[in-house]
Amino acid sequence: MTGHQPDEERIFELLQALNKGISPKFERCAGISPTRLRLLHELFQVEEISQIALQKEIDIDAAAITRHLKGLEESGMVNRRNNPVDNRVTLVSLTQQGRDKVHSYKEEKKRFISSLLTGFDEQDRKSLVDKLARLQHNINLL
Amino acid sequence: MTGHQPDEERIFELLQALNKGISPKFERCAGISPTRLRLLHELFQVEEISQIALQKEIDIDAAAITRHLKGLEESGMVNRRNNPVDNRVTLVSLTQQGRDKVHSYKEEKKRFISSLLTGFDEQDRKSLVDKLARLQHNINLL
DNA sequence: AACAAATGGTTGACGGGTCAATTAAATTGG
DNA sequence: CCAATTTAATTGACCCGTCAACCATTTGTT
Repeated sequence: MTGHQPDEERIFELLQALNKGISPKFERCAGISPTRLRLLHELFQVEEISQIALQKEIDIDAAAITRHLKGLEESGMVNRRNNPVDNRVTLVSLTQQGRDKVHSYKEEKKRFISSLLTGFDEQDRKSLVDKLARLQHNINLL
Repeated sequence: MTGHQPDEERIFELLQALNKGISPKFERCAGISPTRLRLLHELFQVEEISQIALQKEIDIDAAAITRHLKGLEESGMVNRRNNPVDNRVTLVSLTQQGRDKVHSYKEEKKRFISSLLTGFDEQDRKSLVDKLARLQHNINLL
């Protein structure tokens, strides 16, 4: 009634290894880090958004948001301005340049994900989504 | 012949989110970071090993190894000495204290992984291992 | 009105990873 | 045998995430 422990360990190791593999490769392929692309993607959809809302959407630390946006502003991808009706919040939006670049980034991302999933048919993907979602759910209970 | 893109994106997002969830929770539960525990676990099995061999086993940067082992040495978990037959290499081993602690760490890890996989039966685990391994394989081709 | 609490953002320090440059020791080859 | 190369380890600089402390502003209470 045992022999299941090895599989469990294996899953844990694979998840760790996968993590370590995906982010750097993605960044090399797409030319941007996954997190930054998620920021840009969100901005792409909403036109203008407060940092705090962005932070909650992306689910990342406030400090990290500040630094990413500072960087993105310096590289001309993003604009920031104070919300006139509440001077605590800063509103963020894509520049035209940022808006343009997001397109190519998204293309790269699509390509990357496709090659990540080469050999996976519809059923494989559904099954994987299901299991990953269950893992996610279990984690949140801890 | 489309509609598969959403699943692919979802898988990518889930993997990212999972990563972000697992490591901190693990550390909180087990009292040690996953990487450090992997180091200790390896040392536990081999009695004594060179840093370079350890590094290849764990698949991590040499700089990171140096710093982890420095830390573990300071906290009394690990011994290091020069290899008398080749003064370039440093040999690493668990102290008795380290050896003792590994036991409890491994228990915690087992518990953690089990709760991570609650609701997964034999078949689910096999299927998940299979798919994660295929992802891993695909990544390595990039 | 004034003081207390909550909110949004920034900064500094830290852990964990990478890469690039450096050092010391060993190995190789002319 | 000595010079060139390779190898193991270390260090510094950087990216990315966290948390904790702090500041400014707004909101709520009395």
